Parts: sequence; structure tokens; C-alpha cells
Amino acid sequence: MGKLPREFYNKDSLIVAKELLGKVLVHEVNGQKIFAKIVETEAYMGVEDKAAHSYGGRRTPRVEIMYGGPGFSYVYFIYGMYYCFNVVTREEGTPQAVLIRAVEPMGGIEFMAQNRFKKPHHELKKSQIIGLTNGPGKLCGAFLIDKDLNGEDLCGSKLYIEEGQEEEFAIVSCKRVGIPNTGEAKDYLWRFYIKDNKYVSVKDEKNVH
DNA sequence: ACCGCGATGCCCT
DNA sequence: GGGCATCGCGGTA
Repeated sequence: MGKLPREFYNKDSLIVAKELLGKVLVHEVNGQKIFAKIVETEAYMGVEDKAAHSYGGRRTPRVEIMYGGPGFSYVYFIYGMYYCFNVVTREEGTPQAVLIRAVEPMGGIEFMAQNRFKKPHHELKKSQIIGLTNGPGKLCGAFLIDKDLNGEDLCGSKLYIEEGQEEEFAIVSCKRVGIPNTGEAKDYLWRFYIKDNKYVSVKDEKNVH
């Protein structure tokens, strides 16, 4: 399957966030290959977006990678415990990103089970099987994504995204999660997910197509 | 099912 | 020193 080229990422996050649904995130690590279908994303639109780390042109060491070119990872540490994985979009100097919020496991599932719960997959409860990757912090745990992967080139051969199978699905657009203090930005419908997918972190009842 | 809360450390003012 | 693009637990129903 084809790896997404750098040009794929050189667009507004609102476009890339939708186009990433159904694509396959891959991490090759410790001789293992972990891969999963992207089912939920959020667009962070940079300078104009109060919820974005780069809002107003804020340029600190943490967000520096967002100011570089498209197709690199932006991994940050949150709540003292978790990592979140983003894909940097747009050209150098325009700091946008897409947060990957949930994925559906496809391969390397035993490895994910160990990484998340220190147990073999067959010992997991049903809620734990869904809980492997149905949230931004959880999928980073399953995929062994941490600070060391900040700034990784997604056009390389370690952490990358591939075309998925041809597939029809409906896309739901709704409000982003966990950004209560961002004024009008908290109400923008910049979260996207595959309708009816089990691995979506938070379903939104009153949604828009 | 839903709700409330505490964990825990880095980043930035 | 305050806040954070989260999660899992333990309570109540």
C-alpha cells in the first residue's frame, strides 16, 4: 500500500483531518509492526484558532515543530501522564496540525495489548479491547508513541501513514473535545469521525454530516 | 449508563 | 504557580 506523500499534508488541517479518516497509521518498532485505521481526528488551525498551541503565533520550544514543513509528527505530553500524537500540516511558517484521536487496530494487536495492559490479548475484557486505542492518550500507549517521536518525518520508514482499502463511510463533524476555555473556538465543528465506528472516543448525538 | 474526581509533571507566564 | 487537545476508578442508578 502506498505511503502518503508529503504533498498530502501540505493543505489546511480541516482538509487533512477529513482525508486522514480511513488511512492506516503504522509504527515499526522493536522488530514489530503496529498498524491501525484512523477513525477520529481533530483539526487545529494554528494562528487563528484559540484552541491551538500555536494560537496567535505563539512560538515556544514545544510547538516549534508546527512551524516547520508538512508531514512531521508533533507529540506533546499532557496531564503529567499521557502523550498526544499530531500530524503537522501546511507549509513552513504556517503552524497547523491534526490530532489523531482514535484508531481501529489492524495488526500487531498482541503487542498493543502488552503495551497498554501488560496482558495477552485473549485475557482482555471487552471494554479493554475497545480501550486499546479509543482515545489520543490510549493510542499513543498502544503504539509506543512518546516524546522521542516528536519531529519524526512521516515520509520516513519508522512512523508513517498509508492509503487504506477503498471503503465507503459517512463522516460526522462535531465539536472538539477537552477545550472548554477557548471562547468561540470550542464550538467549531472541527472534530471528524467515521460514523458508527466502535473505536471513536466520544460519540456526538446531535451531529452534522 | 453517567458523573465526579484525582493523578502527575511539563510548559509557559 | 496555574493550567492542561486525558484517563481510569469508584460511586450512584
